Amino acid sequence: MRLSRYFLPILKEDPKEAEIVSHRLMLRAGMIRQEASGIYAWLPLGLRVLGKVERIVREEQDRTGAMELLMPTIQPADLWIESGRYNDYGQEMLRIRDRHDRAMLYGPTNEEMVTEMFRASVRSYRDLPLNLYHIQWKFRDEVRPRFGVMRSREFLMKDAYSFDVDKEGARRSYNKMFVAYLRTFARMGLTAIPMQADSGPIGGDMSHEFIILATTGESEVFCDRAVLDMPVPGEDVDYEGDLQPLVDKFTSRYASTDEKHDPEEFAREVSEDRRVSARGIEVGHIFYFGTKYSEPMKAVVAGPDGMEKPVHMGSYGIGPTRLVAAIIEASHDDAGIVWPGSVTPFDVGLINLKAGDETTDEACDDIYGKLGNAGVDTLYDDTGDRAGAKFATMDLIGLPFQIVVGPRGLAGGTAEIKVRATGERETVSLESALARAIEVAKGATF
RNA sequence: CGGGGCAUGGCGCAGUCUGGUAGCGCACCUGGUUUGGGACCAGGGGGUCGCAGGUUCAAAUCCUGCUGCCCCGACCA
Repeated sequence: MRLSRYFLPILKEDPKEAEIVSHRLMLRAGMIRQEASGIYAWLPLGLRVLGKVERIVREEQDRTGAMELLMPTIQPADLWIESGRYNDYGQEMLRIRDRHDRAMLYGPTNEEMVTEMFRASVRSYRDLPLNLYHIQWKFRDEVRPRFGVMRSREFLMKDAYSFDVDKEGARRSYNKMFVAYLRTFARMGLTAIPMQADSGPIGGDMSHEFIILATTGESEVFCDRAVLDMPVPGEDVDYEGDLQPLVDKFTSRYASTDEKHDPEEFAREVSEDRRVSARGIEVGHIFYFGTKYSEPMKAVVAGPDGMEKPVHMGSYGIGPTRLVAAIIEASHDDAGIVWPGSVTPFDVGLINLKAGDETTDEACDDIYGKLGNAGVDTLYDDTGDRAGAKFATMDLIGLPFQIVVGPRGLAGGTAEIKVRATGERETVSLESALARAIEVAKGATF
């Protein structure tokens, strides 16, 4: 993409409404634009990142055997009346009426709808286990939206729903999601800590929030330093095998949000040098809720004995829009965003230091073309801006690898390459600049 | 929903106390000089001052009502 043709409304100054760093940087880098309180438009640069986050989430869900579908944003109220949540959900649910005065709502979540779909088609335990998910926009009319897309009213959510014949089956489904979540966040360069969360009326140990540590986090969290260093399973993980030991390993160490925090247990179980108390951002939440919906909504399957029983369900959420902000919170510096390779909007930034100069243009166009042929997503700064502005822009939008081409280097057949994360710069031949860029771009896919 | 604050061109702000017909920086357009870390000169375009009433010869400025947005709290992917 040529920067001269790209829609990239960069802001030089900090917008006054943005308090936290991710919100500030997303606005400044031209990723999002606020349209109303808690409602954002995703601009081309932001959408690229969101798309990559979504792709990683999707790949890791698919790996577990979960199946993607797409449910609508607008739902009939009937389903919610049936489950009993139409009244319970309160002001957070955006209620609307269609032209026939039928009660509808903009979905804040999809338990009811997916349960309805399930009961309409599944009759036998033989069809289980089943896990259906979608990645869809949700609307929750938050009391106080804040922090940009971190706590917005309209947000993208991956929500998966598992159906099993009994609690043991549900645990296996739960464990799959647990492991998939570890991998999903790790691929985005995040260290997410599964923390025991409030599991509501069902009780038990099957509810975890996945938290990443950040000073701007909304909740206070406590954990054993050891969980931060636990290796995340590789892509060879066997989802059909027994995942319990792996899950146990992660959950054996103390890790809790402030709601469930027990200071005495924390002090007893974790030696002082390993105690971490920090702030965290919730990027995912998984839980088992048994027959809470299947019972009132009569989602039942026949068991081997021919008797019908309500299915055991779980639901598993990840907020891709929030994740984009969380990644920035975890990875930025004074100059701007530092994208992990796996979610960067462009793999490579190519800077033409003297756009309009025949020789320089020719050399840059050549590199740009070759990068394109190699499948490397490149943002080519072919504008007439001054060098300082170009560098500032490239650093702000955080592209991991940059190639800087100017007449001075070209005279000796060289260009400068820069690694955004470390700030390392090196003067190399044009050929090796190209080779390095391709290498870096290929390596980005975990 | 309680408490605090803001609303003036795309962005950041001054002007409001003390009414006199709107200004600065950045951005944008034209021409020129520049070009290796956010250039300079000259010229130019763009704002019914959030909305609605009121006071006044005259309102961005004073009065009343409303709306939007931000921050702090209780709730949440």
